[in-house]
Amino acid sequence: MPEGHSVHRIARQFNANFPGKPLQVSSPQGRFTAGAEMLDGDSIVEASAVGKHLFIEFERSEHLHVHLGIYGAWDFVGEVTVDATIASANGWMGQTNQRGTLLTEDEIFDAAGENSLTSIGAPRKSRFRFGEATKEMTAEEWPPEPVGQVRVRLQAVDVLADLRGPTTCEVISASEKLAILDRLGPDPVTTPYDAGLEIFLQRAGSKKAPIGQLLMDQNVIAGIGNVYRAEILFRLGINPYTPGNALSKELLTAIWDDWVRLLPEGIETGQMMTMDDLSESEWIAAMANRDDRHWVYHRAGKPCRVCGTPISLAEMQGRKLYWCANCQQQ
DNA sequence: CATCGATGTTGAG
DNA sequence: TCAACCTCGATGG
Repeated sequence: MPEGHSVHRIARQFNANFPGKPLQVSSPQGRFTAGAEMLDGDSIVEASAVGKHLFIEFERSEHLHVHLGIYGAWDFVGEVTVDATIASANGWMGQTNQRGTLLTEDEIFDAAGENSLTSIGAPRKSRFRFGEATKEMTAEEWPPEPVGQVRVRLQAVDVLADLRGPTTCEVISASEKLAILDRLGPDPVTTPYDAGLEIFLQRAGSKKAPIGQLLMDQNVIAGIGNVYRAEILFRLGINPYTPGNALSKELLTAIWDDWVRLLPEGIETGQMMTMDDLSESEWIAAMANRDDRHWVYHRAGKPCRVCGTPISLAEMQGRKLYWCANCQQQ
């Protein structure tokens, strides 16, 4: 589920808490034993994200390449940095204290209590309780037993990360990493604006495939998934079935511009909040319910928020496609 | 309890 | 086009 913003958040979390620390690397599940042995004892130089791909560079110059697919998620446990972005991803965003200001980091720690805090990826609860991992861990409590199917555990002295459910988890070389980056379309966070726009215009504007399909093609533009696809097209009034080569340069540029805007917002907030200028009641509803954060995604049959027309639903390339047939006619 | 479906991608047919 | 991959929350009995 993780679209591009989640993967950038994971890279950020690794960079905040892991680089330079010697790691015990294991595969509790047993399906990544050989790879774990290659990395065991090494330490992380830096993590990076491009599109939905995560790369973790190790001192011995090997790279752990992870793609979460549709189920994957990382759990971070231990001395985990909790900044506003992490807190927001776990539902604390928008909550205020008695002074009416956003919760401070300490208040989030306290408020978290028994709630999960640091699972990033597929929308599911963390397998660990925040308190037990951060408050004066004893030798018996650390490290916590893996819960569920953990493909790989990266464990430092004071923090660990568990990966479950990835579609890809492999050790690759620098050149193999470059080959992946080479074919990926532009990611607004890692590609300069002008260069990214040029590649997108060329790859999307030259194809007769419907734009709804092109936005899901990671070689055309990187990091967009089913939610952002539906939402961006609605925001710009574009029909998902319009061929890429039938769209004006201005509209294609508007798509790139919208992704340039939405991706950093998603990274900062941890949420795919694709509606703007919400009233207070709309904001509260959106924080409580995913479906209230979107214009059309997951709203088949419900009235369009703009014109009231029932939202359409169809299959495109085996994925659910949502759009408003009235608002999206470009 | 069983079954379904999901913010994804690959490869077989 | 479709099954397979892989995990687990939601849904329905």
